[in-house]
Amino acid sequence: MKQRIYDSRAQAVVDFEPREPGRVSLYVCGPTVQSAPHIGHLRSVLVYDQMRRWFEATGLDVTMIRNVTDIDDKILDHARAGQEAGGTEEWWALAYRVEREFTAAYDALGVLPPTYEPRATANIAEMVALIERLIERGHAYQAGDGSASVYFDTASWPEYGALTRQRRDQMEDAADSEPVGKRDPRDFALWKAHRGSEPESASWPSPWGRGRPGWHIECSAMASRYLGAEFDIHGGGLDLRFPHHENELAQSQAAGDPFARHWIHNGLVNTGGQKMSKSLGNSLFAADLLAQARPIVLRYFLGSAHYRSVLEYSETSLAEAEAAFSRIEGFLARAAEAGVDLAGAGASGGASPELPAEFVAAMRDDFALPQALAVIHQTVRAGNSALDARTEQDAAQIHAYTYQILGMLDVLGLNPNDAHWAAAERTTALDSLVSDLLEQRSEARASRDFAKSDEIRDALHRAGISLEDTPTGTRWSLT
RNA sequence: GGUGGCGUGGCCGAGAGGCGAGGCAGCGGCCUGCAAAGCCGUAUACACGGGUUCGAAUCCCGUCGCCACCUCCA
Repeated sequence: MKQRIYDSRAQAVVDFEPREPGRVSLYVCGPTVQSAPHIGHLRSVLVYDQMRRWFEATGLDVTMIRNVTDIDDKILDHARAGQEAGGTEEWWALAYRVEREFTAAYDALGVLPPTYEPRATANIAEMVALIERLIERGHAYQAGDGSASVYFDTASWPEYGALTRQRRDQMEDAADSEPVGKRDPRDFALWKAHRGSEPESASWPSPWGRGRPGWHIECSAMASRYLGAEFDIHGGGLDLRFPHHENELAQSQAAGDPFARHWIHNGLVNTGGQKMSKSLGNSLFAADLLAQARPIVLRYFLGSAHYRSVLEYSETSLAEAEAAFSRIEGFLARAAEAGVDLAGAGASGGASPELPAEFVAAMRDDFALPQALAVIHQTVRAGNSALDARTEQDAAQIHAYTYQILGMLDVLGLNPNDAHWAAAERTTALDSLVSDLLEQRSEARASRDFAKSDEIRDALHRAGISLEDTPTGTRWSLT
């Protein structure tokens, strides 16, 4: 069965064949580091992390580039606002500080670092070279007002609009803040002339004069620098389709590069049926979410809807995800007590187990995570049944189910036994205290002093520890 | 005006012509000192109106509602 992906340029699910057998080149639009990461950034980064992990699990060698946009209007605006409020932070310091916040949030969620994470400001020369090519080919021009600005000439490129199937003559005119020197309102900036109001440090020399890159040119320049003139997949949020990706495609192809063979766009996150956005004041920041839920649960939640669907966030979302994920963890705990060595399977422990066919089929079918998760839950139920039965022949089954589950969780980056998540939730000090109390309770139960045993259980419950009595003893967990 | 998407049981969320994915919550049962966990069972679900078909949540037509993008956005 071939890998199938939804190509949003073709608007269809297509067979995915890597350009080079055995290798996948993937470019993903990373964040503009202008303010704190929110749930939408997390979802987006996770979508591509899971695709990348899946490709690797199927034996492909993935080169994944995710850029950091560290120079743009908003970064300069935010830095200026901070300075007007009495601060001293420069735009580049702000960009770097925010970039680190993104990295911290990604790390917390177990997102693997991409192969490389280039910054726009480190690729100015490549952008200038690309703009020069566009001017030579007659698809870009220096501003008519004599400034250093350079624009892409949309009228010169008949295929403009190909990605989003829009006709140039039916597009709304850009309400451009500074239409200075443009031949057409739909033309977009490749190079922005330095303005006196902006810091000198936010400008670079170019054949047309000092300035800074337009928003779209960086991705074209970085994608070709690291992945070549043609590569397999370009990904990003649905809100980037137009204008950002349309413009990338236009400028790269107009410059003579075939560019991305497939385009993937992930869905956005809604709250209360509404798009989350800063202007609506309903932003869900990564830091707040990470404080509210265990990172692995947040990761589970963000993967619980198909990557192209809208993901609805509500007050109860994280609690539900916690309940659902705990079910999986509960099985693993039971399996471990039944003698299965959890460290012996999966990425953390050598030989990868055979993944259930339904799971593989789901992943091959455009990364159908919800169905893949359903397979995990079905396997958990089968495993629990086998544990309840506890017959001789079930032992091998329990083993097999457990390793399948661990294998699937590993592929999705959700294996709670992975070293990444092994944060000391249960410290030895706590372990020792609880063990003593459990022993007292066990003695009370043996002498049928249920008042006392319930008192201990209630006290632990109030402290956020829940108990489960099993034939082999009492298990406890933090709730 | 243009482009794209969505409407599934109390909630989240898959599916895309024929056995009701999965999870959360609920109800009944088993187990348990009682619980918890687990297991088993449990739902007249597919916005509305027509049509095509032996058969439609799924295809077609129409209607209603919601959302996104159209040069700041993951």
